[in-house]
Amino acid sequence: MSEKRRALLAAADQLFYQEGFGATGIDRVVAVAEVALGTLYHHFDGKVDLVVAVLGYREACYFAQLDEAAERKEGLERVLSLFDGLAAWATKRGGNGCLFLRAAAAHPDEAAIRARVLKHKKACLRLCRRRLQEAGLEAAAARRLAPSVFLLMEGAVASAGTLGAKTAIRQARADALALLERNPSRDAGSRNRR
Amino acid sequence: MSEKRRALLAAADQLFYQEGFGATGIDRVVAVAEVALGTLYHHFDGKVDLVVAVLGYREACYFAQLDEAAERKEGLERVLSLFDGLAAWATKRGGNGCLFLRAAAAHPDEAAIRARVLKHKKACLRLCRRRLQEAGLEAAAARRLAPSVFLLMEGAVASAGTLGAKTAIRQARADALALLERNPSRDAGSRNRR
DNA sequence: GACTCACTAGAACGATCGTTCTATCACGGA
DNA sequence: TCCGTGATAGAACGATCGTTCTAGTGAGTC
Repeated sequence: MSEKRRALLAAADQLFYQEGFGATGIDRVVAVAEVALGTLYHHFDGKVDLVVAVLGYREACYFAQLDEAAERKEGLERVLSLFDGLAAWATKRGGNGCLFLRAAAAHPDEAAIRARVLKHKKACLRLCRRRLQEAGLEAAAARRLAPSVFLLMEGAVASAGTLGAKTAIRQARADALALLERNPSRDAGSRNRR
Repeated sequence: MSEKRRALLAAADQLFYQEGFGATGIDRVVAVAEVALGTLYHHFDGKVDLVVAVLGYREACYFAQLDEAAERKEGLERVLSLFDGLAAWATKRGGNGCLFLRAAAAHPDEAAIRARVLKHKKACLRLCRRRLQEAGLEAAAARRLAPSVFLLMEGAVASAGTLGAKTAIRQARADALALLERNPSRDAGSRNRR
């Protein structure tokens, strides 16, 4: 990818998240990226195209963080690492809600943006299911429990502004553990491996 | 309250929620409310003042819905009624995320809006704690469990767009019940009353 | 009858914003 | 050498938006 393109994505990601989609104009993006206005329109069709591209850029960074947190984890810890990765993410790029939900809320009639947001959320849900399977749960149990884990992650992000990011994520992690321990087919993989 | 003022609040509430804060202009609000532009500036200082007033208006409607759902409920059902009220709310005025969080995200540098949003969320957290106490839990236990219930409600609203509003709220309610049943001092009030 | 108050219609303002356009420059490959 | 490409600065455009202002209507009150 072009160096300028990456600078534009990083600047737009930061500005959109910290100042909102409506409040950050194209000129501020190019100013922070230290790039000419024409260069932006060379790489992107317009603002909504830039927004969609930023969402893809952010999704890649986010999932990389979650993958890193899952390394060398086994059993239920592999599921709970989702919250550890989320905590690491929140300290660096988070703490102000979910950029995807905010993008969809700021552009309610842009089908491209709404579709991209839904795609991301479905990917998050699939990741929860995959982690549950990697923890040793059967496919059926993983499919049943994934929405609970996903909902707790969404709740942690949404309530970070009220409870504090660290507290909210710690709470969500503890609740996830409690729900998983209550599950009859719990922790089977981890116990077999030890 | 003036009839025109209420019409403005209702129109702004609907437009802000369905089309976003940035996308709905003052002129669209007065058009939907069927009110003159000058009347809006007679009742409100400007757009941000209107936003703050809309948040207050919506909070009153929301809490009324939650109170109605709690009528004639006892024990843990009194806590779980929060999710029943949320479900009723979602079918009428919800399904598109939390208007308060969206307002804070759309106006990151407006202190009045951010303060109003935080005040609302604290009130939601207090309501969770009150319901837990009304269910018979001790003050300490209620204070400990309130963040979990609050986080599940926030998660249900945030994930409504992905899981579907009804499914998300049903899931959150079931998870809340599981967490409450796990609590050692659980359901004491309800059992004593029966 | 004079006065106040809520309300109306509409024009007008400054400002911002997304987008387009022009002109120019550096550079690598045909 | 020529040409396409990515990049630059900056002006200019139409459009939208929040806000203010003017002039006027009608109902209720002292």
